[in-house]
Amino acid sequence: MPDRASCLIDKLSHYIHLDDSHKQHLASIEKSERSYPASTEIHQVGDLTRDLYVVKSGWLFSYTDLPDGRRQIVKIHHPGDILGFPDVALRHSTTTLRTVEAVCLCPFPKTSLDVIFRESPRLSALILSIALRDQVVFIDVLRAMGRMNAQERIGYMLLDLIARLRITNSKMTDTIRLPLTQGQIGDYLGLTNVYVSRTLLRMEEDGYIRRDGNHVQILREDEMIAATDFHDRYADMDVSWFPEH
Amino acid sequence: MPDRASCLIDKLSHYIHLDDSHKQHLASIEKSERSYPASTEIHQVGDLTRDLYVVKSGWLFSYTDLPDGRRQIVKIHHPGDILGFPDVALRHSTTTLRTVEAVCLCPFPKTSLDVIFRESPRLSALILSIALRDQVVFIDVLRAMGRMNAQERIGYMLLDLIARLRITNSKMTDTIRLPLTQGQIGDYLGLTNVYVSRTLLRMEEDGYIRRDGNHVQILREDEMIAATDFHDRYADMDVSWFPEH
DNA sequence: TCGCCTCGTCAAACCAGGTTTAAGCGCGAC
DNA sequence: GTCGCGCTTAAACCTGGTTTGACGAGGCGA
Repeated sequence: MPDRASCLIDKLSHYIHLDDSHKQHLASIEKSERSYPASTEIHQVGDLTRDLYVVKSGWLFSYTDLPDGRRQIVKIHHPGDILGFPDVALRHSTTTLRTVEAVCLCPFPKTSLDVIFRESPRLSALILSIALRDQVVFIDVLRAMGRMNAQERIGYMLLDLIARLRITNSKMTDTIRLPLTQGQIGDYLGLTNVYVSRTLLRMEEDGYIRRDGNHVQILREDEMIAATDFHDRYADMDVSWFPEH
Repeated sequence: MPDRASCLIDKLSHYIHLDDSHKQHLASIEKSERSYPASTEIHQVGDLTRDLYVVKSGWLFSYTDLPDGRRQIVKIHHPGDILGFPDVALRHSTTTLRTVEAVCLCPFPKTSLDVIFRESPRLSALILSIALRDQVVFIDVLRAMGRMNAQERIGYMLLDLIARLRITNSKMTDTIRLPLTQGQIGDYLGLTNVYVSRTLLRMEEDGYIRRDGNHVQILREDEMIAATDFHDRYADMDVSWFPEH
């Protein structure tokens, strides 16, 4: 069975070796892929969520609004990410999912987790580990929001993005394409569009970054890592305790 | 086998029915309980974590510091909570764990998750669900930190605490014991001790709360729920998709 | 092709929520 | 008794938010 048949296999085989029976299970639960245009909401807060998705291409984000319109972007999703996990436990979605640009998703039904849990302890452990690692990342973001100033937050965000993009794209260097508006960056970091603009200008003046349209180049990465006490949570996952099969 | 033999059984049987084989597994992995005095660090950032804990009594919290000393309290732990999950995926602890008051913990080794995953898909699914529900709670906190002002954050924190205490203690009314200093509340909510003091006074003047030593009574709960768009994530967990055994 | 509209970015003036620092007070521990 | 800790209060300060408006680029219809 060829690996490229399935987004899920692609994603999960990054972490552990999958034998043929694993691959058969995973391939069988995946529906056919779906495409969505830019700036589209795929599901809303409160929707009944039946499917999880693996991102095949494009950027998306999840957000929640307060009743008065204040918005918090909760997570930015890239190719390879699995979407919808936080809602598995809760029946109704707690966030709205929105595309940044045209995207392609591979859906699979939430109920098929049941199959995975029955058939493969090893895959189950991997799924738990991915969820727990995401939780650690949320804790890092929380610290940034609670205790960092605007420049540190933006630095942290850039470092996090580049670390994540390096997982799947090993030829990533120090330049990333950032297809978010400054308003969206602000909604992610708890700032306003105006202040994001001002801070980015300031960082460019001070030689931390260089910008060219959508693209941001990180010039003093080591310094930014030190200033934000950044830790790459994506590089090392502890798979040593996983069951055999 | 009596339920009270194990903290873990107590905790997990809140969510699903456990048959005798489940209980035997769980009871077998639990070590003997340990006590710690108030204001003690149980483990530090970077420690190798071999054990998870169930809290039997007392309050604790997990925190991380920035290099310059700014502190972020990440999570407040109560009796019934399982500690250490976020570190399962990562080998080294990402937070420091500190007692607020004298506590009693029931440790069990991280490696015994392996056994659970091999033996019981149903328990595995429950553990995943608990982890994912925690993730949703982190997202709620994130939104509070990113987009709420001081009074809303404190209101949110009180509502969250009371909702969590109501899980295990159904006779909870509208008054909670809050054994945290105002500095710790600030470290949790991204504020300073001074501003926490001022805001609590203000909330008392305005009739939102009443205070008496450690105890806080919530007077206008419905209003606070509306103002913070609070959702109780603890009351309803979706266990419908769990495997049979 | 022109002109119009929208959206994103940037600027400037003004404002406010939260911080910093410091001092006084009450209370429990030693 | 006094030492230390936590809470309160006050004053100066500042980071970051709000508002408004200008400018430029891209998309689109006439």
